[in-house]
Amino acid sequence: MLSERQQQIIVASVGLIDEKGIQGFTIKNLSREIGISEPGIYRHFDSKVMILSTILDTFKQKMNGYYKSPENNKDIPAEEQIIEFFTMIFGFFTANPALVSVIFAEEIFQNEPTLTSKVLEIQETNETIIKEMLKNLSLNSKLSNIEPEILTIVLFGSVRLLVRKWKMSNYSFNLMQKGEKLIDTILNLLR
Amino acid sequence: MLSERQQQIIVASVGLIDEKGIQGFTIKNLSREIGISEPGIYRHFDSKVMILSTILDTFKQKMNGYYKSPENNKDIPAEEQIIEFFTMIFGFFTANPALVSVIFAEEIFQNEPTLTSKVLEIQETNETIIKEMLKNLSLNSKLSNIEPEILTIVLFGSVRLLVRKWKMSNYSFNLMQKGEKLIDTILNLLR
Amino acid sequence: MLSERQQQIIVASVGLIDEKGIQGFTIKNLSREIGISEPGIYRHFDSKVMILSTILDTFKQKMNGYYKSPENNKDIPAEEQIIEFFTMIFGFFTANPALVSVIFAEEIFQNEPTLTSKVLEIQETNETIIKEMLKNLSLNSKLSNIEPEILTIVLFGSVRLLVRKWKMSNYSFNLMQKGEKLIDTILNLLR
Amino acid sequence: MLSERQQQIIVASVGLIDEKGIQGFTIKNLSREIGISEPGIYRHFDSKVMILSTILDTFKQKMNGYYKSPENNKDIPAEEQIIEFFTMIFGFFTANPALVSVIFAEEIFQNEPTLTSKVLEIQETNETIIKEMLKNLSLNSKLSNIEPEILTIVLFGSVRLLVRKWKMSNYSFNLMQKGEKLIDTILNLLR
DNA sequence: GATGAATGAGACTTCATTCAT
DNA sequence: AATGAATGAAGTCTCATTCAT
Repeated sequence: MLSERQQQIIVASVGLIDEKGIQGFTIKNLSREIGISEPGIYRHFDSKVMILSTILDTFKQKMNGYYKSPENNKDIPAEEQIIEFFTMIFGFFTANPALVSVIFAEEIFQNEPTLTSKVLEIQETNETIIKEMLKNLSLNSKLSNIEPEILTIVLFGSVRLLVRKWKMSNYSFNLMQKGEKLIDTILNLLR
Repeated sequence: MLSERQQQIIVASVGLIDEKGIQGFTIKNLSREIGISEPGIYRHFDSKVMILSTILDTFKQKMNGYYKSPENNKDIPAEEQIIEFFTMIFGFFTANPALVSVIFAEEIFQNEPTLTSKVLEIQETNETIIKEMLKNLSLNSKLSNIEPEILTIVLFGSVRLLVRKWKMSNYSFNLMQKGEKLIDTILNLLR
Repeated sequence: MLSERQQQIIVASVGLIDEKGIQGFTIKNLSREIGISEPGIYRHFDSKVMILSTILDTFKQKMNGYYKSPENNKDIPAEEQIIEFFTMIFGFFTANPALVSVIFAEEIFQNEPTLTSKVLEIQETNETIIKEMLKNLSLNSKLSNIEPEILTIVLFGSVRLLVRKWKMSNYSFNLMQKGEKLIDTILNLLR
Repeated sequence: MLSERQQQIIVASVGLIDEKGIQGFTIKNLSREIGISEPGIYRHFDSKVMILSTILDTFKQKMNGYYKSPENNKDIPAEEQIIEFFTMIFGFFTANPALVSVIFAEEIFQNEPTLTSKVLEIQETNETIIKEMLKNLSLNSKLSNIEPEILTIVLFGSVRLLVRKWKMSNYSFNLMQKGEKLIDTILNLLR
């Protein structure tokens, strides 16, 4: 469990990364943001890497909170499951816009194997979920020829790019709306 | 024109970014790589930013070298144009794998408006090219309902993700092949 | 308020400038003098410019401490006021010989508008004070023909040169004595 | 004798010091100004110090060119001699404004004993000349009580300050006129 | 829980100068 | 006479972290 201070540090860290990029995420900036001294940070986290690691954990946890476990969804048609899944994703980013920067800036984690593996794990979880759903999509003539792996890339790739554009445009459009349209379009092509 | 040393510096810089990320791209590392002193670098480039800027210019130039100007392609069907364009892209990255990191790590440039605008320019050029081609795609019933903007996101998004996966897997698969399959699949869906 | 360390840094900085000139006033020399590491300095001052700025402020403050506010002096004859003012100046430099270098080396501040304006401000304050006193000097036939501006230049110019000579001679004479004689001489000429 | 290139270097150096201060007087700036490479400078001067030294020599020489040797002036009354001497000085600076910065920025020379002594030599020469003239001033009751040394400080000090103000005001007034007025005023006081 | 003080390592960059050509 | 390339020393400053209090 995270203490209140720890949560505060996590939130401030994410905000900092979002606003100023990796290079702006320094202990000095962080302590300034929070209003405590630099050594004060180290009361609550052993190191900068631990903060990053915790951010990733928090992200994973939050994600889990946002989507119902697949087991409960067995009866729902695959297509609806997919829509629901991505609605969840778009909803999540709309609610936590600052996290976009963190999740997509994989560069941050490059030099820390601990972190790299955590990022990969999250991505793989998501991809597995989608791949499973895609398999369940009632197969028409087109789909039967297509590898689910490629389909996964199409789905995630376009979603990633859309979210990135959303952020780069300073959140100037409604991500949920445009996201729904994107998923609809792709599903439509698959029919 | 770049002198031999300048080219060497560019190549080493790109390699450094590819290998160790932005944070590893320091003048010290660079000079060590090249085998001259740190101030020696400054004989050939005014600043670190200038090195980055030159990398971007080189990238743009190389890209231009790889694809024929659109005017020559007027007679070719749009679908083939699209295939050719992305074949060029995949060919380019296959030939210059280290550049993947540079181009996708937009973060590097965050704080330098000069660089940011250069990156954006390159991206916009590419998107404009594709959007034009997509408009020319002989429209069937499906396509007529789809905004070219969304289609562009689908194309570029999945291409980006594929290339990224290729790099993260340590170039463990044939990008040209898998890329062709990806584009084929998408075009097939559009038919 | 300045902490003890800050005061120590200020004193050491002034001493460094006095001893080795601007070019000798480096963070490295300063930290060596004080006995802490270079980054240690930055705990106490944000930048080198801030150190210089603080020196100037301290100077101004000390000056203010040395001379009574003009309001209290209204009844005293102008001639005595002038003598008192310069006695204060000579006393100040005698007590703080190292500051001579700082105050006269306007060059130090050349590139920092913040500092330049502070120096100018100090000088103008002093000149205004003296100009006011000169106006109050009971006018004899000679004085009435003379512009106070020129008189100010004569007074300050000779004082500056005397102080500079005092420093360049390694403080080999008594500045207060010779200074008094100088002012006496000038006032005598004006009678 | 100075070669043409050497003269060019001297002129550019003085200009540089005048414009950007000591800190702006770098070999790089100098070579850029002249339009040759940095090592090119070293063909013509052994070191930066040698350039400075030559500037001082040139200054001395030019000064000598400007004023007739005192021997020729024996018959002229002292007062006129003094006026003539300072007219020469003001004329010299009006003709070579950039030299003001060099001559008054004694700081430049601080760390090079060779240079320090040259500056002192020039100053002493001038002061000796004036002191001699002052002695010859037909002594009235006032003057007889005044040490020529103090008088010298008054004269040179105010002249220096006037010239400095002239430079700092961006040469916004006529130095010859105001200078003449200054000297007149002082001489008048002495009568 | 928190902080003031400090630091080793390292960031980018400039400087006067040298050397081979 | 000139230059391209290079460098050791030094410049200011930032970073993550530690330690005594």
